[in-house]
This record gives sequence, C-alpha cells and structure tokens, in this order.
Amino acid sequence: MNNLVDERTEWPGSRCSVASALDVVGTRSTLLLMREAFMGTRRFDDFAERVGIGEPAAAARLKELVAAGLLVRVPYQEPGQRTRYEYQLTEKGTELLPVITALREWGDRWETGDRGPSVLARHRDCGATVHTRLRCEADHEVLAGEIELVPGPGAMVDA
Amino acid sequence: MNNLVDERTEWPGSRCSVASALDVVGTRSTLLLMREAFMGTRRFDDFAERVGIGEPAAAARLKELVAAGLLVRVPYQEPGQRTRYEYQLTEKGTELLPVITALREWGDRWETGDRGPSVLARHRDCGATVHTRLRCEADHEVLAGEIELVPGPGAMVDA
DNA sequence: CGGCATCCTTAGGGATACTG
DNA sequence: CAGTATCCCTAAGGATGCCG
Repeated sequence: MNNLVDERTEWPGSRCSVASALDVVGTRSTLLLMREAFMGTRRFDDFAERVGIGEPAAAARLKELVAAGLLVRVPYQEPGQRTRYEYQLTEKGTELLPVITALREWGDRWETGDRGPSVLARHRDCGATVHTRLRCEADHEVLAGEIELVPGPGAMVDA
Repeated sequence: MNNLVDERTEWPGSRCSVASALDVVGTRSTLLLMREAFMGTRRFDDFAERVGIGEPAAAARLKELVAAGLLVRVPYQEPGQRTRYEYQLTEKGTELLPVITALREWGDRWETGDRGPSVLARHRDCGATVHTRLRCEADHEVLAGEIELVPGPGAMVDA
C-alpha cells in the first residue's frame, strides 16, 4: 500500500520508471537545457539563449532541474566582482547522457539526415565519437528489433 | 539558405538533432505511447488506458505518431467481424527503443529505486536483460562522465 | 548579468457525451 | 471497439518590463 507515489505515476500500468523519468525530464525545454549543460553551458543567460526560450521559462525549468537534483546552483566569484551563480551537472544529471545521446542519434538518422549531425559526443580519453548501443547481459550486441519489453517486478499492471 | 527547416528548430544553436527528435517525441504522453507500443499494445483503447490518458488525447497523439511515421495504422479483420485498425511500430518507431531504454534505466536508478524496475527489456534470442551502453568508435566502453559534447557539422551555432 | 513579475497565447490533457 | 465533439482547466512558453 504505497500511497506516497507521485500522483502522476499512480495510474494503473503507468507506475513505470519511464513515466517516473518523464516526470522529471518530460518536456522539450528541460531536455534541451540538459543538452546545453552537457555542452558546457553554465550561465543563466547562455541557457536561455542557446535553448531558444525566454528567461522566465528558463528560470522555471532550471529551478525544477535543480530541485530534482540534476543540476546544482553553485556560487562563484570572479575577483572584484560580486558573487554569481552557475549551474553544474550532478551525477544524476550526468547519467542522463545516454538519453540525450539516444535522442541525438535517432534525430540524426530520421529527422535531420540531410544536414550533418549537429552535436557530436566525443570520448574525452581518445577523441572518438560515442554512440548508444544496446547490449544484453549475455553480452550480445542487440538490435532494437530483437527486443521485447515485459512488465518487471515493480510493474503493478493489475487494473 | 535552407528556409525549409521546421520553425521550431530555427533558433540559433537549436538546429540540433536532439531538438528535431523532440519535435516528434517531446511530450510525456507521446513517449509513453511508444513505450506501450514496444510492450505489444496495438489497440486504441489499450493505449489510452495503459498510458493513463483520455481518448481524445490518445487519438491526437497517435495521429501525430502515425503522421510522423513511427506507427502505422493497419487494417485487420477477424473472421465474421468488421474491419478494425491496429497501430504497429515502423522501423523508425522501433529505432526509438534506445531512448525508451535509456529513460527506463535512468528512472530505475534515480527515481524508482525502491520499487523494482517496472519494465524489463529482454533479448528475444537469449532472454537476457538488455541495457543501454555508451561505446566509442575505438570500441571503448564509455561512462557518461568521460564524454564531452561538441558542435558538429550541422550545428549552426553562429549567433 | 541573473533573474522575477506580469500578462497573454497556445498546446496538452481531463470529463463527458455521442457516433460508426 | 474505436474513435469524434465539445467544453474547460492547467502548464508551457513568449513578450515586456523591473530589480538587485
């Protein structure tokens, strides 16, 4: 009888980690802000401008991302300047990279094939481009078509 | 000058395949409908119920997904019944699985840790659970923290 | 520079009722 | 079963202006 569950994930069959993730990063601008964070953006105005949203929207989304623990608002002070704040990725935020990468690869393949890829992910150690791969625990490389999704232990598809 | 680009991706720095992908699957319900499709759901009422949205919303999102080519509406006829339609994944839709998988894994790790995973992805051939992995072209396994995102050839971050 | 306050528009989505 | 029609509410987001 878990009645502490977020109301938005309470529907039968929707108590799902995909839904939970989307409660946090389920909007376009939220994911674009995270993309920007991965690209090294740290300052408020840069976020707003590079994502292409207004300051009020940027402020609201950034606040949500901080509240959810994907970003931290870190004070810093340049000599002779007053204290300012920048937004830094947390571990929780950093681990969202596979989602961004998967979206980027899908967009490259199916939506923006004519123009080249707009963002590249590089392995810092060796400089090579990074891709998302599906791999099973038996260590097979897996194609999307070879997978079936099934309810897991936390599914609660009882309605 | 390419003036055929979707208006929503026209902003400086946002002509990005992540943004293009999010133009198609940028809402919560859209991605949940795709999750359902991967779980084998085919019929309209099942989509609406299992995603937890009303029929009007389901109809609107499904129509968009069909228009975008992620699903196809396929007629079928059971003997003695009138013609009905079901929604099937296309290749374009199927290739969205890494996005869903990455979201699921992130949600499992950071949002629903106490309950078990609600959906499992299984490799059909061997039954083993499937995970998203980042891998570079030099064939290294890559952690999220070892990556830097950089603008690519189609970036247009000129503003 | 880094926001917040205000006002407005639009898109997503719930509820209900109705049709083929 | 598979939707459509209607009405209404809320959240996302643009525009403008203010403020520390």
